[in-house]
Amino acid sequence: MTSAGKPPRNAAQARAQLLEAQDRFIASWGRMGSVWGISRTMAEVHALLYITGQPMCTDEIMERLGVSRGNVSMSVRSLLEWGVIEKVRHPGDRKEYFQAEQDVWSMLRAIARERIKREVDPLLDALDEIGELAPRVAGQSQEEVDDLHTRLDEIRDGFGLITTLAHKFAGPRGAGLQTAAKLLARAPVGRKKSHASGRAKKAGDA
Amino acid sequence: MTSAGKPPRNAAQARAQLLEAQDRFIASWGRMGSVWGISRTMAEVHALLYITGQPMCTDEIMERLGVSRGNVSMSVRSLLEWGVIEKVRHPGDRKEYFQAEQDVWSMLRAIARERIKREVDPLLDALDEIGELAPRVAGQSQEEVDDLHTRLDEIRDGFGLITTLAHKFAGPRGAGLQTAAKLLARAPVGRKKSHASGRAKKAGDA
DNA sequence: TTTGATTTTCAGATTTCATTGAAAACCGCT
DNA sequence: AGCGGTTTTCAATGAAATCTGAAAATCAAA
Repeated sequence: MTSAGKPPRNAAQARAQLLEAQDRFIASWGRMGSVWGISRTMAEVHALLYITGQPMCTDEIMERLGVSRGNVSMSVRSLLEWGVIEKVRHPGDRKEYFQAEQDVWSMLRAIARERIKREVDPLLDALDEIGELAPRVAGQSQEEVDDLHTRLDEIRDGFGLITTLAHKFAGPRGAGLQTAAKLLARAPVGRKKSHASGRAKKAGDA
Repeated sequence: MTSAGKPPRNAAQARAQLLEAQDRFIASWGRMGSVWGISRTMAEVHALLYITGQPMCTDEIMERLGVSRGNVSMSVRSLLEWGVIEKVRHPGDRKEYFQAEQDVWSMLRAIARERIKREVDPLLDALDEIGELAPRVAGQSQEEVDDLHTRLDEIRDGFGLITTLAHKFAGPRGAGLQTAAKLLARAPVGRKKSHASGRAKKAGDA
């Protein structure tokens, strides 16, 4: 709230405002990253590349974010693996430049995809293993073992369904989150109640 | 794969298998918790209460998980706030017992709800603020400022749509994730690939 | 109200995770 | 091949989150 809202008097001021707005976006996205179990720097690098839209090299990123070379290198590698940024080469320049995926939905799909891979898939694998650990024994009265299996199955079904859907809509060749969102927004749901005001304005009102 | 698959010879063995299976579930759920930015213990307490289905008191939880009293107290409080466990009182017993929500979908809804609250809502608030920080100036040629706003708006629209849907389907009175999942599963998507029945290994081939 | 079992709190200890920085590896160019 | 400039790696460091344990607060029962 320092110099907010005021129209810029000159080019220098306008530039300062732009940079501050960018920095704030970077900070917010970085904070999100922490909550997500993504390193803050990795999220910040992504935010920087996304919000400026420009290809940047390692040194520019280091300078702008004030982090070490090694940290940038590792963050950039992860982002490449996630598929949310790509390398760009300038002819006659040995540096590597990086540019963010500019389509938001494609970016969100990539993020969702990666999170499912890291969070859900390992759990499902574990559930399969665990199920085999305490076998149901026919005819024997083992209420507790039956309960265990019931609960394991329910969890697995739940997450299994979620994963299937995720792959269907968020996979690399999936129909797209946007499609899914539109389908759902149109879907018939009993109540219609607008969600608790919370924020001023929002574009999401389907 | 230590002693897996073998049918138990006697009651004691069966019990040991049951406990080991439970422990493994608890460990898996706990690991998930870390990835989610939830404390491992909190996730473990929840897993324990869910998988056993039984109301347990602080001392039982401490003993089973091998964690401190304070830690259990704090974890239990968070779980109560999340609405995934509830207090149970036994008449003539001063201890408090805790029991997990047994309906998986209701549980998943609660988790989704809480995560959106912690992860998405703050970002949307920040985006609104940032937008006001570098005002568009009519008539002036400020390509970069325009770009900034375009990108901010796109992100906000994306997350806004997701949030709206989340509230609609995962909210306390929402239609339910299960409903959403069913709608989507049925939805017409160009390619169609039956989701592997038993989920043999991985579903990673969207 | 008193009692004692039970829960909560929180400063400090511990553990976990992110980051640095410098050495090593790499790579395009001549 | 040899020479920088550039990137990658990783042990050491630093920062942050988590956990403990014991003191303080709470509360049902007598």
